[in-house]
Amino acid sequence: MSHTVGVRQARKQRTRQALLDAALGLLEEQSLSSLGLREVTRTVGIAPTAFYRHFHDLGELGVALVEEALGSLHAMVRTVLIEQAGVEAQIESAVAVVDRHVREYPAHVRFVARERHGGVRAVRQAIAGQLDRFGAEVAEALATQPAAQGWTARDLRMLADLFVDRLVTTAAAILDTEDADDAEAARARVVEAARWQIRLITIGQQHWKGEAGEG
Amino acid sequence: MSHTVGVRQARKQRTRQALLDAALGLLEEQSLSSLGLREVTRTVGIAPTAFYRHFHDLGELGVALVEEALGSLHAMVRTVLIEQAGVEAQIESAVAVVDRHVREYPAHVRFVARERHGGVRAVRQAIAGQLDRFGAEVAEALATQPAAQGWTARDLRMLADLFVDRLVTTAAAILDTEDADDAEAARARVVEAARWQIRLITIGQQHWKGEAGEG
DNA sequence: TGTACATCAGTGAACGCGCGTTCACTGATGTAC
DNA sequence: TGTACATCAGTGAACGCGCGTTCACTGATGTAC
Repeated sequence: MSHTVGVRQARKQRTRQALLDAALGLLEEQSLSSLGLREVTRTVGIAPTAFYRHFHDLGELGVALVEEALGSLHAMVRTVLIEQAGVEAQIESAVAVVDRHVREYPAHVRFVARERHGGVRAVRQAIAGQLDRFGAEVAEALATQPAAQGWTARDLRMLADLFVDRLVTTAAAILDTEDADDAEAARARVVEAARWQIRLITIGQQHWKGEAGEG
Repeated sequence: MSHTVGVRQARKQRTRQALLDAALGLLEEQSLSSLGLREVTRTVGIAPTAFYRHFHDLGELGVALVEEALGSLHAMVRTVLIEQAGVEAQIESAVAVVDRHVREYPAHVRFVARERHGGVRAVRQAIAGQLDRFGAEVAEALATQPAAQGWTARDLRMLADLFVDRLVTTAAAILDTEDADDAEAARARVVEAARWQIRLITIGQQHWKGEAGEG
């Protein structure tokens, strides 16, 4: 019997999501460790005490936001590295995916950039964990490609981390263009630089074996 | 007449520095936007109101900390790119300088990593400004090298930013190894990965013209 | 279908606390003569 | 060198305010029979 999940449970989910949304909005202008519980519940329109029905504290809410912000990364690896053929197409696709993602979810991206090294340990660890798994997935995907034949897992991982860091840095840099004079032009410049840089890394990859390879 | 700068002025300087030191210490465990003025003055051992003799607010103190943390970058460019001959030596030297810097000034590095995308606009802008000037200096230094002959200023800048971002990311990653199981081993792995990655970028640089050059 | 009881998301009053900022002050240092 | 006045870094009391957390509660939803 489908049971409609229960009216009560559905309402609880909606309130929980409202708390996450309100917090994410408030975090555009401040960092998690200065966010107030009452600030969040006031924005949602519920009593401060109702917060405790959903989270222990704001750190726990932050960890939930990390999942929401970075959970979609895994699908992206597949889109870029598996569905695209050819290095040029992959670079184009990877940068385009990041560009689009920042446009669609700017608050999530800002949250991750801000809290990656922020003041709440549990949130830092959740982000580090997600990015670590992401790096491992990229390395795994790289391993299936012709250009990586004969590479050690360790070298592939360092290469993957180099790509991942570049994409994360690019996402943060795109956000920073928001208050530039000509925001769209500044954004285009950042995106173009990212493409150039990733292409250069790829050229390094192609010539690695001849110059410094070691197995 | 030397005048000893005046007893009064010297004392004021000492209190100001004590405020900066206390804030930097407290910022190891939290971010600037949640730091309290009274917390800082309590640590120094002065009345809360004395704070206003030195800074308007904590944002202004933060900007002063940025200067303290990143002001030494400019000397580093010279050490690495000008005093060292040969690409291999430069990579070794650059990574070693970052490694040593993180060991000597961990709190400053953490502060910059945390507040680079943190909740205080003035501090974010101060950091962005310093890193921008740093990127420009690295590009300028690169321009004097044989390997960069014929490169456009724009390409050199993108290359320089790639190096700078890698070093900044490495510094932050080194800090994150502090609570690893075997901290020193984890740190060595991060440093080695950074060397490998910079080497790969350098190889990309050397082969750039043949593959994708455009002037 | 109807009834009686259990669950539990959200309420609202109350608490003690530390915050940033104001203000008039003190007393050592600095300066003019 | 000595005196009289100015400067100004640091003081301490006072303020109003919003915070996180506690607690007993309400009333709609869920469940057992």
